[in-house]
Amino acid sequence: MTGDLKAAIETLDPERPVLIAGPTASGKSAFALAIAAAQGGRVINADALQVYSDWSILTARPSVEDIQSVPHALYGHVASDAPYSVGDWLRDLAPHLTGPRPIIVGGTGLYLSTLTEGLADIPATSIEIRRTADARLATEGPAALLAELDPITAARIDRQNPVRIQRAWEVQKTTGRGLATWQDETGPPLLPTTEAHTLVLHADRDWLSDRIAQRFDAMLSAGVLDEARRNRPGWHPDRPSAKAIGAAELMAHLDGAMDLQNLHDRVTVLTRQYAKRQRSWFRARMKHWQWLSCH
RNA sequence: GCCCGGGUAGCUCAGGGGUAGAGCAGUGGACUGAAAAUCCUCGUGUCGGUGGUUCGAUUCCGCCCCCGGGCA
Repeated sequence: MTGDLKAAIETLDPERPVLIAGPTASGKSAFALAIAAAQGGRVINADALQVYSDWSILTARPSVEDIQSVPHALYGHVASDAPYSVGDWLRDLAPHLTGPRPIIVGGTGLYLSTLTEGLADIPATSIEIRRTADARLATEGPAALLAELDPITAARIDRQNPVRIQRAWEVQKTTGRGLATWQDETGPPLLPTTEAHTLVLHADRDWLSDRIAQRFDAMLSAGVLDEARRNRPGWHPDRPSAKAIGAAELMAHLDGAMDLQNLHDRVTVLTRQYAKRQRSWFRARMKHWQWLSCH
């Protein structure tokens, strides 16, 4: 860990919650662990894929030793085929805000932003409505669903993004009110930034690329291929946990459809692209957080 | 040594007498319940080198260099 990061730990109030954002492979987990070891607290996961039980190595979850040395929460606690969303995460997280000092760490910008900015209290949409939307999207295309949205919502969302349209449509069908209306009534956040240390790890692009490649090598040594073999029975790309970067590629490799070199290249490319999206989110939404160089 | 192909963007390649274009990679961005998801934007590079033909060559011709394959 860099001097920058070590020095930052000493400036933290041990009573205050800590939020840590940062691109994948930037060393967030180790940083969170160091804070907890030095000052106490419980490390809480803010990563959308590390919540699932099946991909531990692939999603770079903290090791068993780490979890034994310091309290951790919300890692691998969700079944691989269970739907999970930001709302679920906030509900799972809430009880931990009153326990030992939380050190919330993860790369999912949406999760951290809703924690500090709030999330509209929209009733859950059903699996049936999702299926209906999927079917209509496939047969009629996004324009058909878009046409059924209220004008305010339609103007607010990205109309070129089918997933955005589908979400708005599902909310409208389920609740009878427009998504925009719900969003306008968003309540206060669970944890405003003024009540926490908000930290963003910042990495040089090329440095991070190297780290990403090295980390995948480390995953191979740690046995991701075995992990993939264990997950192969019942594997399906539509499973929520199947979105872990590299999962589909590992399965292709086990099927003999992708050699090891290709697997490595493909997974590191996908991971770099993900890191870029994360940077975009952090730059836009976390510009007032404290930025720390992690190398 | 000879005969065929090739040498064009970081990579794979298309094109063709009026200084060039796709995919991938990369970049910047959006994103309030799928978010490791999803979506949008951005393409100048000695067209291998060098002579020649031409008003004009990356494109045609000669020579040279390099990479494949074949024959010796």
